[in-house]
Amino acid sequence: MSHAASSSSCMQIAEHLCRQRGVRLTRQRRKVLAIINSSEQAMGAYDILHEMRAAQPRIAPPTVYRALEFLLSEGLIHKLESLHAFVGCAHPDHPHLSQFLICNECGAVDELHNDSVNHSLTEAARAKGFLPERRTVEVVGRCDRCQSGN
Amino acid sequence: MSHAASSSSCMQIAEHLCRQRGVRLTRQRRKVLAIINSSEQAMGAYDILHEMRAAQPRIAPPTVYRALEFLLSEGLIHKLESLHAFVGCAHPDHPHLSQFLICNECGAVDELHNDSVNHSLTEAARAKGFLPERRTVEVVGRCDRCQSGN
DNA sequence: CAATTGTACGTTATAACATAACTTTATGGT
DNA sequence: ACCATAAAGTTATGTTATAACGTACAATTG
Repeated sequence: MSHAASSSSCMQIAEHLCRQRGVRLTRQRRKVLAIINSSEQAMGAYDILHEMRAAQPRIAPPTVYRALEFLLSEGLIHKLESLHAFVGCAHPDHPHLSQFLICNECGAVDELHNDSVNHSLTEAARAKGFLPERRTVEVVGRCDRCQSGN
Repeated sequence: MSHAASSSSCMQIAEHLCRQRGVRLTRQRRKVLAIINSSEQAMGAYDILHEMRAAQPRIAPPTVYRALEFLLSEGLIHKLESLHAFVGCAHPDHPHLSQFLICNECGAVDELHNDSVNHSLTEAARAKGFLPERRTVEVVGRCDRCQSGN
């Protein structure tokens, strides 16, 4: 895989954070996280389910969705609304507002943390008296590499 | 309904635009658009389907989804990814990049066109060599009125 | 006007995404 | 060991979306 952080170091960080926070990174949660982190691309819940079943054939959707819910709540993964899919978080150690660049050719997902985007969106909401709770900022298009004739 | 533009004027504008563009605003497309524009809140495809069936009981999902696809492609409606729902476009006469403020109490949707948000997001993508094609910028939270004890 | 072509719509079926509700098992605290 | 709670198993179903194929109808051309 070609992430900045390796899949195994992601897992170590996740283990550490969960211990710190007193929450349980159980077998199924760990497995779901490992599957997501092992992929360069975003994964759908049923893709994950399929991989889980390689080891445990009788796993059902609720098991996966419950694990995803946990991982989302701990900030270990993100959900991409425009793909109905999930990606590992690049900076799980602290909460943050993210933007995503999603390549519709190779499927690569780049997580950004752009202060200018965040600030202008915050201001736009504030100007309307709107109190933000959850943000979805996703740009689908063509990534650098896929434009250069790959 | 409490839109800035009335539902009927939305329809007139849509009729005009489609005539101008040489595309057909057929009965089913017109009906779907009217249903969406008649609602203050975003509507799911199956909500729309349900309303269609009041007049035509045997309408099926593909009819609704095809109409939605057409209306999206003509810029007459927008899709809210975080709700799996659709809203009328505030400015159907010209293409534009929108952001949405979505109240999770009253369901109201406010469509913004904030240059600063657009610009910073464009720049963030460009810095990564990313070529944007489609954007999703949605903020879910509490609207002005719902914060003031309504 | 008849033949042709393309667009829209009908229809059936199913894929894909997600959760409700209830039961059983595992874990941690006393 | 016991209990309380959290997690996972299990079954069923709800919700969103599309594939595939057939029919109707409008626009275009000869």
